[in-house]
Amino acid sequence: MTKRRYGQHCGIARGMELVGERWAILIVRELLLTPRRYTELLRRLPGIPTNVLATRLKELEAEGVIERKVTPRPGSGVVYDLTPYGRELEDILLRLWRWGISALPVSQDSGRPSMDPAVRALQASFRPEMAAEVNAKFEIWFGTFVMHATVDQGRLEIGPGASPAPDLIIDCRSSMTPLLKGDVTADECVESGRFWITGDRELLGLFGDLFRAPSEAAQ
Amino acid sequence: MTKRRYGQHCGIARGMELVGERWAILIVRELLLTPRRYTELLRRLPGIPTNVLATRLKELEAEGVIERKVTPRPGSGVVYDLTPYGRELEDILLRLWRWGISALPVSQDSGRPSMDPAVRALQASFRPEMAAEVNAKFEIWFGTFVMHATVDQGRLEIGPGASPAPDLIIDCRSSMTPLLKGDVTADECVESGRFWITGDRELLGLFGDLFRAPSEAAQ
DNA sequence: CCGGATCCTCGGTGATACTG
DNA sequence: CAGTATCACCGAGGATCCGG
Repeated sequence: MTKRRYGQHCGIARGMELVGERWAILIVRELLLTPRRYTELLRRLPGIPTNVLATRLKELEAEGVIERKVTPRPGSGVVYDLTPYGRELEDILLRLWRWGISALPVSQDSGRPSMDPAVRALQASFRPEMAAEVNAKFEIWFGTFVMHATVDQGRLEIGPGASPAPDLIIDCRSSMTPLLKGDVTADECVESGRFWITGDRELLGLFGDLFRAPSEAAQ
Repeated sequence: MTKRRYGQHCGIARGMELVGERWAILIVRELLLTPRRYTELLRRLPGIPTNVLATRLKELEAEGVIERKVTPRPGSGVVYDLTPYGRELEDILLRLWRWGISALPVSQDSGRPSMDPAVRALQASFRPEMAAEVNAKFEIWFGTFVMHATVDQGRLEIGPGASPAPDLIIDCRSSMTPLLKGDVTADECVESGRFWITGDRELLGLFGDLFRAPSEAAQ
């Protein structure tokens, strides 16, 4: 099994040897939030052939990026998780997310977003430099999904599930992507019916400032 | 020419569609420092087939990552350069460099480093958080190559060529990689003969602090 | 059901030769 | 110098099968 190499003594080339093969980064992406089982990965990566998934998992494990764990729990399952080294990719992936979203076609917003892309989207769009001294609790609804985003002294805590005492609830009747891309303002989202909000409306502008992928890319 | 897609409405997947194909990121890497001609890229990317280079260049151009420019200068050349959008990848590539270098085998240091990897290496290893209030001019020699790194009020200016009035000159008799990886200290590099230095030796420790890829990766 | 392995086809990659 | 043309090969894609 001679892996494809670039033969350059360079960190970038080496990095791409580790996670540059097709589907590899998306597998890492899937493991960013939580460990996953083989069939979960298959389901969450529509289009990946089973043999490619199996091959990538073995390669990533051999390279020390992910770990295969056999859970002793009832039902004896196998889960894949990131190693500490693999988890260091998180920051890179968030930046890649920001970069790539600029080149995303304006979707027809039809595909209702599942939870994880939404969590990642907000996480990647968070701008810490806008959050100094900020304290606010947001709750975001996507149809039947609920997630929370709490900013506490400039730190972001984000994940699925409701917020205990949200200052502002944003009910996304449509995708949040245009807001994150900077194509529209948060106020416009409310005015156009894209968002329905409950709570402290004053925080709406803050939300738009806190979560925004860089727009200089649009040029 | 149907490009390979992932079919996910996700910035990471989209980003990998743009620059995830084989050799694409290394082409971007080559353009990070300066525009390059076709044959320069061929020479600087040993092993890339000419048709693959041609294909990637066309794809990257179509995607808005790079630009093909016909220079009106004598000799009528074609050069490829990053677009502003493509240049936004710089930060991501530097982080990937940091991440990938941890998985680099301890090379036999034989291949004399060309200039650009060295510039990139230092650039990627720079830790701004260590540079507050720092003013220092370094000059680094690699055999016949010379580069400079000037830290001015925490800002780094780095590139090929000598420094006008260096505070410290580091003559690398061997690779700088072990230092950047944190395997050795700057002092040890001098003691072992890996570096020869001229100038203010007091700045040596500072240099080691300023330029160091994160070591928690090693574990 | 889970966690893959196997088989087959197709197209991208790698290597080389060639051209305006 | 800046690519095209040609071709062998192997990895991706897609489906199916299999042991626990």
